[in-house]
Amino acid sequence: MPALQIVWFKRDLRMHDHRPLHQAAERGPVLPLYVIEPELWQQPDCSERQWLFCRESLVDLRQALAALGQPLVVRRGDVVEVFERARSQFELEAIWSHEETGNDWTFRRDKRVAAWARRHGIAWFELPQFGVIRRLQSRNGWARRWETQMAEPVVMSPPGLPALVRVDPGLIPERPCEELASDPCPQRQPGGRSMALLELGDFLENRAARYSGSISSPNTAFSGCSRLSAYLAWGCVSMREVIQSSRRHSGRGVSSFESRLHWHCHFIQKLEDQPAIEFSDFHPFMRGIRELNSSRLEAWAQGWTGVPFVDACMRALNAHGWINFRMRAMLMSFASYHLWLPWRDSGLHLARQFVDYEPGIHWSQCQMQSGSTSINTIRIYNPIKQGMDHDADGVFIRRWCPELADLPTAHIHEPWRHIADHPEPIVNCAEAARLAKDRIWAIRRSAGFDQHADAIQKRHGSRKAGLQPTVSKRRRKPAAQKSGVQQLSLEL
DNA sequence: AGTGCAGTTGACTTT
DNA sequence: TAAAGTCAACTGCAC
Repeated sequence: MPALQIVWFKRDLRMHDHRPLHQAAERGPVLPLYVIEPELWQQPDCSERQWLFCRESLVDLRQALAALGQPLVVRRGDVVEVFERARSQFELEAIWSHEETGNDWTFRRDKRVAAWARRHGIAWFELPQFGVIRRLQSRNGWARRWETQMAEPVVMSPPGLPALVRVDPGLIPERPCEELASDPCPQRQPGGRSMALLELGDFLENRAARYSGSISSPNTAFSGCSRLSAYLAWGCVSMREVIQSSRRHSGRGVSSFESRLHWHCHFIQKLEDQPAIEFSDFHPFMRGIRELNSSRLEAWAQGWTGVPFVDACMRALNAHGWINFRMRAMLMSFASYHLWLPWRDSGLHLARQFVDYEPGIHWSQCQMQSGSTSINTIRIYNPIKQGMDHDADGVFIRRWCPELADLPTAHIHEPWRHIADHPEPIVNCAEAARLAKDRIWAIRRSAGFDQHADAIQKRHGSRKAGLQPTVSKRRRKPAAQKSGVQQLSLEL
């Protein structure tokens, strides 16, 4: 038997448009492998809901590969030990996988894998997925390279895979390890490529036209958004496939959808370039300014802050494993500003709740919504105004906070102001927002802040807007003449 | 009908 | 992808 190619599946659970699989199959017989890593599933950003989605995707992938001749092989344990066992059984030529921009744990695990492969003279080919560029030297020209990547042809799954003799496919267990806490998520989306394709088709066919109008309010977002995030995060479909079918469709609404897919990669690139942002603020002056308060954190995480719209959003997220982008930003902003909690702690709760948890997007966003990147303007959401804007009639609040269901609409956003004895929220929103704003701006005004901010902009900022200086330094334009005829200049 | 004024709207700045 | 404050233009209304 010729030397074997291992295709190591991670968060790329598909065989269509899977370049590592495609190229490995051209070289020789393939062992398609997924390794369930108990230590990974015990990391604080992992949860059972993510595992269950992953598990459903594995079942789907195993079936698809079986139809080609060789079902997905699943093993549990340390990945290097699994590879080592394979090496004792077969002559291995290469390992094929996608580049992964994961958390610190997967980063260190990949280094161990690389060292092991080098030691044994086994090639490890890692091919890019998404538009993320490894060992990026400069952000200049990034958008163009992204476009090139996305325009490349989608590769088909291999026509067939020769079956391996003496290889037990292995069970796909109910749980990846004993330690993973139970985490009920009754409205979770089901995993797997078949589901992803249904969602994609339905979105482009029926929902894309109303996309941009429905993404802001949680009343419309659950059915109006693409809902592809979890399928992209677990690789049930490739970014390239989604972009290309969206362009083929090219109906109304598709362009604002596409721009979000572009931002997806933009944010992952930041973690790829600087893995430390998982733990540490971009701007050094922002480090350690907040304070962990576990009763506040718990109240926020369970949806019992006493601010109706915040609680409704959190409970909806906990039950669905998903909420729309704007409400994610509001939840993070509330934790970081009103509750003054360190984003790493609140961010870990959100990471576990998100079935679509994507480390690069997540940690970039946590920092951005906490004001710690320093290259974005401070956005302190007013959760009461957000509620009035996006849930004017209180429908969403009543659905998720049954204890408020009988309140009239006029009272639902701030019940404590209208009803005697109604409990106050855990913080006074107006006071807390003012205090947070004062604290943040005191830091931003301090000597030396801008130099750090400029360096961060150079390294991570989007070039699309054309290298804008930071807000604090932007020249104020004189007030423009508003209407009618321009006043004639009389300076002679 | 023109004037004065309170309240509203919108553009823009500041935090 | 924010919110609050400022200022000037505008609106409706009373006289």
